[in-house]
Amino acid sequence: MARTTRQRAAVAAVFDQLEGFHSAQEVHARLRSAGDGVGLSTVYRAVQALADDGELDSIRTDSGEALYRRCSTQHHHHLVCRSCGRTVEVAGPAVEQWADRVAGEHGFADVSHTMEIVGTCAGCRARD
Amino acid sequence: MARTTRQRAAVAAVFDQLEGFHSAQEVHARLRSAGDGVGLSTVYRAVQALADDGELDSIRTDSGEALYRRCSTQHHHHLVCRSCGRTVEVAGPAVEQWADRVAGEHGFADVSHTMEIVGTCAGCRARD
DNA sequence: GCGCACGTGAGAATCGTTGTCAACTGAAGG
DNA sequence: CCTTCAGTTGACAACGATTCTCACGTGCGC
Repeated sequence: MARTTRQRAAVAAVFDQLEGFHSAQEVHARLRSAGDGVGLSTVYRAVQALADDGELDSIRTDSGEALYRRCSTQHHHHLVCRSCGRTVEVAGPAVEQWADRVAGEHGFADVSHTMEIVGTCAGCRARD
Repeated sequence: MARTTRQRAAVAAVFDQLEGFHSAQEVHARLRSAGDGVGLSTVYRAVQALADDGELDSIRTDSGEALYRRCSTQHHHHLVCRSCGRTVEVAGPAVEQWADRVAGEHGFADVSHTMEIVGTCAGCRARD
């Protein structure tokens, strides 16, 4: 299992070239316009396989779309505008420590966490 | 606008009775089995209207489903065991403040946030 | 090379959600 | 009370992201 095929290599390559989060649809379109014909189903499978192997990190946008990124980059959280969807990546060492400590106090180990901050950005407030 | 109808009251009532996060589909099913006939579209609209008014908070599950909860009750987070599902509610003033501060620094207002901490609880670790 | 289990891809199916539109109904004003 | 009408409803269609299906293709160990 985990055979190395042209298609999987192509999907993995996209995430090597691109920073940040990208949807399966976007990867598919990108490969298609680059001349590499890779089926949509295959892109989804490849992306999920990579995520299972811990090579990609995934989040969900407000509209329910799944986004993936190469997950080597250090941990951070997302600050999302509820109106325009603009997203800012924020790092929070304090939060990481707090989560670990609180979990430890309750006897939990191998702790990970997710956090999302939602608000209205300056631009959208001005616009109303 | 914002007329008070039987349907909207029914949807709001569900969140008064129930703790935690619930999906629109779940609310719809619950109302239906309770004898209150409310259309699915209406549930979606009511839930979104309530979220817009700041009465409900929303997050997305891993599978892309939208969940809502009454956001008046005092804020807390969940510490979940990835093995047995045991859940502990934890309060974290430090995190609230951090989230507000970081959001403010980026020009965001009306900030809310969700956080979930996942780990393996003492019992499950001992069991393996 | 051979075989075959795993991988592929086009299209159908699914699922949550949103749009459509004719019928309905609060509530403001006679 | 009764009218009026804009906001609301709900059955159903449409939608977009994702997953499933299945006949065909292809790494890779022999």
